Amino acid sequence: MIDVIIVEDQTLYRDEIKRLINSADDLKCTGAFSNCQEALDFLNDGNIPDIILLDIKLPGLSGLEGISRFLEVDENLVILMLTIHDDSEKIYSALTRGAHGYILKNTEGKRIIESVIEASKGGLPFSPSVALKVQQFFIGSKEDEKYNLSSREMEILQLLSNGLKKKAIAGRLFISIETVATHIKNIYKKLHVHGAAAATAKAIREGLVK
Amino acid sequence: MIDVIIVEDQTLYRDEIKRLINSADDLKCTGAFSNCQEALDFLNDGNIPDIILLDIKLPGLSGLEGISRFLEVDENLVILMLTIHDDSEKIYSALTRGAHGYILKNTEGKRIIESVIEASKGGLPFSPSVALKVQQFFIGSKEDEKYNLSSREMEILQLLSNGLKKKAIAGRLFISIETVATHIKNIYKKLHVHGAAAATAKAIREGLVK
DNA sequence: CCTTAATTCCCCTCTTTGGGGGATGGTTTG
DNA sequence: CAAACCATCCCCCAAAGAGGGGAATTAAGG
Repeated sequence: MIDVIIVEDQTLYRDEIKRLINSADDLKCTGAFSNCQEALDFLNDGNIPDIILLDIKLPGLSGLEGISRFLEVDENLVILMLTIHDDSEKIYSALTRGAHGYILKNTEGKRIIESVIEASKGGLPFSPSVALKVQQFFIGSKEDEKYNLSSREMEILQLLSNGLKKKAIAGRLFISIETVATHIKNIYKKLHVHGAAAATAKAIREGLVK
Repeated sequence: MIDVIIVEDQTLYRDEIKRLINSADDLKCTGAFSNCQEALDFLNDGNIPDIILLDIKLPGLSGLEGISRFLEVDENLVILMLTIHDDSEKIYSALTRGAHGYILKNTEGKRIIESVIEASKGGLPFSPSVALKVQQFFIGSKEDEKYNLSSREMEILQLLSNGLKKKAIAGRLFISIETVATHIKNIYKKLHVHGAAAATAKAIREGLVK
């Protein structure tokens, strides 16, 4: 049984997809949300599905940004885009952020179910018109993730990753604890994390600090 | 100018050493404590000296345990043991924990000052009777740091190192947040850290988690 | 010159954490 | 069998954290 959650702002279509998912033998819809934040809260409470069906045009966080956030919660999540946008930029952004497939809303129900199963098995399902555009990307890609931290932020991230608390960092750098708090807030925003442990993990694993 | 702090429980001898340190041109005593905990608090408030003069027989945390704790605060600290104990076990323990020298209390003042300076420059000063015993250690050493975490604790440490908070961990493992809190408390004790960030850093850097 | 980015500091509030107890079963092991 | 360890859950409470706001200064760049 594959647990599926849906993030789609249009109520009618969301309910339709929910019914479709639950109508399949191997699929179960364990959550349906109208925006990414609600879905993120759901995940952060420990509810981890097998796959996320994700729209792009959403109130608040866009689906593209959502991909990054969801994968930060659990890097093993499978995210399948389900949207009407078939322009190259969005497809490119979704895939480089880690989506496991990209199907359009005009896809027939049977094929949507197949795609969900395919994606959850490690496949990479695309709608035909999307597949064409995907091929072009296989001629030159690359990225540079740096998060754009300032030098002071890097310095504080280093100390934070040594396990120092705000007070100790402030003492070490001869600045106010308020300033440290501000820097840390900005660091969390840039790294898209919520907490010193998460920032530390990301910083060390990605070599941002020694 | 080399900043020195002293951890020594005997008031008279502590004051004597303090005077001795301050009498030297290049040395300044920026703190003198009767036990390790007070010194640790001092360090954790951001006051990092260049060198720590440390006794072994102390109320509360022993000087040997203190070495580990001090180096956890700052791995670059230089710790020079100043004690009456010259038995091989204590010497061995001090050095394997990371002390940068081991001198006895019967050492004359001039030699103590020289040892402090020597240690702060990267040397490894020993009293003669200690030096003899040190040589024996150069025939076979090694250690296994495992912290002796239970499997459940390892599991929780892994999640903690992914940046999950207690609530999320509890949800993921289907146990109470209170239980998670207890495990985390025990993990911190075993790793000798105080906080999720510090535990995460230690766990990742030492390969306890993936 | 104006705008932006960086650094610094302060206020507020709510949630989370850390550390201290203690308690109950279950398992292992000497 | 007693002792030790483990995993589970509970209470309390002070401290710290996270996230929101605003604001001043300085440096850098278009």
